[in-house]
Amino acid sequence: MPGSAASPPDHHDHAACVSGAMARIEHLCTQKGMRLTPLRRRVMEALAQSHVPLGAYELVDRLGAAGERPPPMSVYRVLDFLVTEGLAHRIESRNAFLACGHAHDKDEVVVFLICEQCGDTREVRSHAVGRDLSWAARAEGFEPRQRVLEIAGRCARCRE
Amino acid sequence: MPGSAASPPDHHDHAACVSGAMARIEHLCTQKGMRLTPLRRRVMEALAQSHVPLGAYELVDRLGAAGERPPPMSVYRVLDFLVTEGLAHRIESRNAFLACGHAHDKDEVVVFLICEQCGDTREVRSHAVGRDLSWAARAEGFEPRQRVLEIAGRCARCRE
DNA sequence: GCATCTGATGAAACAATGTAGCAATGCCCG
DNA sequence: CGGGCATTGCTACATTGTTTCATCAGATGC
Repeated sequence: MPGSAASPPDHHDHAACVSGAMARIEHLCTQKGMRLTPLRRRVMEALAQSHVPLGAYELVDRLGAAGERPPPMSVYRVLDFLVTEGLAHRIESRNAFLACGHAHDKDEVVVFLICEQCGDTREVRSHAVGRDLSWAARAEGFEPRQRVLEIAGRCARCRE
Repeated sequence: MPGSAASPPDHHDHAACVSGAMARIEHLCTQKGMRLTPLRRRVMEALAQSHVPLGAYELVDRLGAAGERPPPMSVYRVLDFLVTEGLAHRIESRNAFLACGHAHDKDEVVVFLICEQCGDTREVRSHAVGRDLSWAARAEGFEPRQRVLEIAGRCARCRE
């Protein structure tokens, strides 16, 4: 399933995304007394440079191309760390990961819009969706914990 | 990731689910001139017996235990067929499949409620969620095509 | 009936994704 | 400086999914 992204979107300044993401991870590590190791830094940078979700092995390859190639296991561990700390998201329908540039409220509901043409993936917050989902779940006596909300389609730019 | 289902829910008459599912697939195959082969029948039955999403290889094992063990590739092909025809759903967050007992409207939005304790997975329809999701997507200029809406949590029975 | 054509299955190798277990390393802290 | 702990490296493995080609069964036309 690789290479579904025909044209990675390089239309804006990724440097801003990367520096923002690095500022966030540095701040969070300082604040919570966690270690911002070289590998964590490299993975976070690589993720933040892409608005297309990256698979674990794709990350291994990219890091390998730019320096020493880390073992897959280490990358998975870093990804677990990033996801746990809210610095990245797992995109289930792609088996891939996406950097998250902004903090989320605890029970905030986020929807991912995944372009099937260019791969570009955006987060969208929606109070309305969150409310409706909670309502639908509660109507079934279901206690929601984690939400996977991913919509595949065509992004604005790919529609011209 | 296997065995997350602690206690498969066997609280109601699966025979009804199975016979309903088989009636649906028979009707659909007749209507569209498709072939309801033995393997398709076996996979559909195995799926319909479970309200816990089953992985492809788990299906292979189950079919193997009950008769001749089909090659994984064949099971994947049947699963593709079932999903394409709307007789089953793929649960992305589990890499597994769930029988679908009822027809869906073309643009109907379905949410899956997946119990993390017993694995039981239910479909819930919600017009409100569909409307809000469409609105959120359109606000981004995004044209939605396929939705993956999966909520993990605890089902009513597991909450006592 | 018989050739043929098409869709479905069988089989084996492979690719991609994810984990387990243990050793080694580096960092903090007393 | 030494012990404890988090992190990483490494190897092997488990799971999930695909590619490719051969075979088989059912329909179709003659």
